[in-house]
Amino acid sequence: MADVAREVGVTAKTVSRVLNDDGPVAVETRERVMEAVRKLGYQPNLMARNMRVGARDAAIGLVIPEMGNPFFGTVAGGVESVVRPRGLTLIVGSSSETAELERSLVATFLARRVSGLMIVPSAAGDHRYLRAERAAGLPIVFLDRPAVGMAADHVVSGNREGARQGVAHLLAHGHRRIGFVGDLPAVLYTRRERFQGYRDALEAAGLPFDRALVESGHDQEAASAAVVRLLALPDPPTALFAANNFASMGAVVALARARRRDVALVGFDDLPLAEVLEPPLTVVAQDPAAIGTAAAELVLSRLDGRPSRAACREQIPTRLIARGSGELPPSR
Amino acid sequence: MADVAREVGVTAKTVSRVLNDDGPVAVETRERVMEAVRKLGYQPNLMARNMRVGARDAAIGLVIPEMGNPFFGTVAGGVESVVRPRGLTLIVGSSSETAELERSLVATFLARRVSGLMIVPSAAGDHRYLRAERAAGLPIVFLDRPAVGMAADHVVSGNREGARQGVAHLLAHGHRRIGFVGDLPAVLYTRRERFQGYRDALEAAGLPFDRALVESGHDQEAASAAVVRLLALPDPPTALFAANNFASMGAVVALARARRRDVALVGFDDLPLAEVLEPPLTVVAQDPAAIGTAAAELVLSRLDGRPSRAACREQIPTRLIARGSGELPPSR
DNA sequence: ACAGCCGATGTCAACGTTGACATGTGTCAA
DNA sequence: TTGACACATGTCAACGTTGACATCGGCTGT
Repeated sequence: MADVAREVGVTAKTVSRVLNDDGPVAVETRERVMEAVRKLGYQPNLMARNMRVGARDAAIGLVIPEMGNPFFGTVAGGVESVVRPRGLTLIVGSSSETAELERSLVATFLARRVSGLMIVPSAAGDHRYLRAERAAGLPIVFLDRPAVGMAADHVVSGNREGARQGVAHLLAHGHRRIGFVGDLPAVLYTRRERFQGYRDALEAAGLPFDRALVESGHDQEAASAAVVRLLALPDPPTALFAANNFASMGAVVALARARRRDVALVGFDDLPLAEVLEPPLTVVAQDPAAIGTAAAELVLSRLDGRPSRAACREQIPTRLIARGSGELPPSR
Repeated sequence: MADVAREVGVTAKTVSRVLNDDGPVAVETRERVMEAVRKLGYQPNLMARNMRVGARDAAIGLVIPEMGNPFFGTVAGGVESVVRPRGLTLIVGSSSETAELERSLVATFLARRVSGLMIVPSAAGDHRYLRAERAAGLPIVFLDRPAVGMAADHVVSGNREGARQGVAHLLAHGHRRIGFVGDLPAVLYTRRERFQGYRDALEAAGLPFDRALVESGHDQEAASAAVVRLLALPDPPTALFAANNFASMGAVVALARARRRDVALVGFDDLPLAEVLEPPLTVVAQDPAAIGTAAAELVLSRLDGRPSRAACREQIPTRLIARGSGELPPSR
């Protein structure tokens, strides 16, 4: 900047004024500055600017479990689409679903003095350590799952209601024994909610809950094995509800391997090839981009000074997409 | 920092020394400083540090076309896994495959004084504007596609050889008329390379090239339509080579809709549910994570002062995964 | 006993930018 | 003619850190 100023024969401050459209500058001076900027290829140093101006970085920190997962990738895309037009940069890190990495990422972001924090919390974490930051006015929003140990803004899917609808869909097609295949029970929020939705649907239909019909597995293989166990029961289910996309894929694989075209299936979360499967997969689709945009807008509204101390929760509705696999009649 | 110093009764500089393990500090002082840091919840300001120390931000800027696309998401994950252990933060933006957004993202990153730039270039771009930065020593690496108008480091898949292998696989199973379904021809690098591989394979087998067997479409629907056109030819292909994952999905859908179980298919790029399809999809798999890690290591090596002016190119090999769809015999 | 050195800390300035305030020049109304 | 005011620009300090160099007391070796 000093170089540009020298070139034109003015002070750095004048250059600054030109570049920020701040204060009155003579038209001629402005033009000469602009030309010098071009000539010297000068680019203002955002770091220095951020430091001087706000002590806050014009950036939003986002923690997701995994970048390769299209669900979270799409969430991130939603966030970016809202945040960029506001001149904010997106800083991303993946936690591999571990509380430790998540915390270290958050520490890095805080050290950078980001303007907002968006976190897809990992299951095992405890977020009390963020209370001070939140109290200090830093916008913090949790995505896909709520924070643990702290009341904070969060945006989640309508997991319970979505699952209820999916299971109700199977019930409507005559099924009475419906298996549930989910992630490991432990503490995972989404699994808990969806399981509740499953029970809601059964209860609304006046059906008993049978613990034997509930199986779990953390990845596709484990989910496959879980499905095999369910089908081997003395009184096996005629339909399955898969509570996440790994479970869906596992179920699809297991059914295909066993050549069981007679078992109905509804999966939670849409899959790219769902419509090409045999039979096409009926799903309860989430809207990951909407989760991202809603959360980002929440951050921006906090940034714009919505003061409300109260934590707010936003639910993004799911959508049932009937394609065939959920419409099979019970086989017995 | 000043607060911490006051609390302990030392100078800011001493606090700085403790925090950076820099210079000798009495054990007792160190402990008192640490305690004050904890007590006051002090966190060093990375922006200020970066500015003072290097005038470079300890961050890497990454431009990808789309975050929701698992291919690029996985690439980003690979980058992060290499870059984070080195204490570098990842800043990401998506270009939606437009040169304009790409350029504006790059401008933002440059303004932040990132330590390195990684770009998946969009098709229409021209990267000459980056020559000055590169000459000034900023590590710049292009991913998945080379830069346009500038010699620069890049890491790409073995597109041509991979496509050749995929098509050779079909030839080995007796096919003589093999359709090619790719993205729009225009300028897209990967499409061009894969098309060359297709022709390489034909030529090696002594087969004539038939322009009528080449069709294009930019998304899944268009690719489906392209396949329909191919199958409606007077002398239709008995096998198809789909040059990217949209084309693969489109082909799968088209074949399923037409109930054509007799057409062999090899796709470029693996798909999550490939093995569940009927028949399971044979693919030429890329290794997106490896592209990301290789590119990141290239950036780091440049950062560590590998001076070489020469641009270097790295190819990540592909892998043929035979699953069934590519092993169907010709139907006539 | 004294030079020399090491360990512990302090002082000052600088990184690149902008906010607060000051200065100087010309214009216009009274 | 003069005071007021708008405009164009300059000066200085500060944001939070750390590099370069200075200071000071005590320990070592001869």
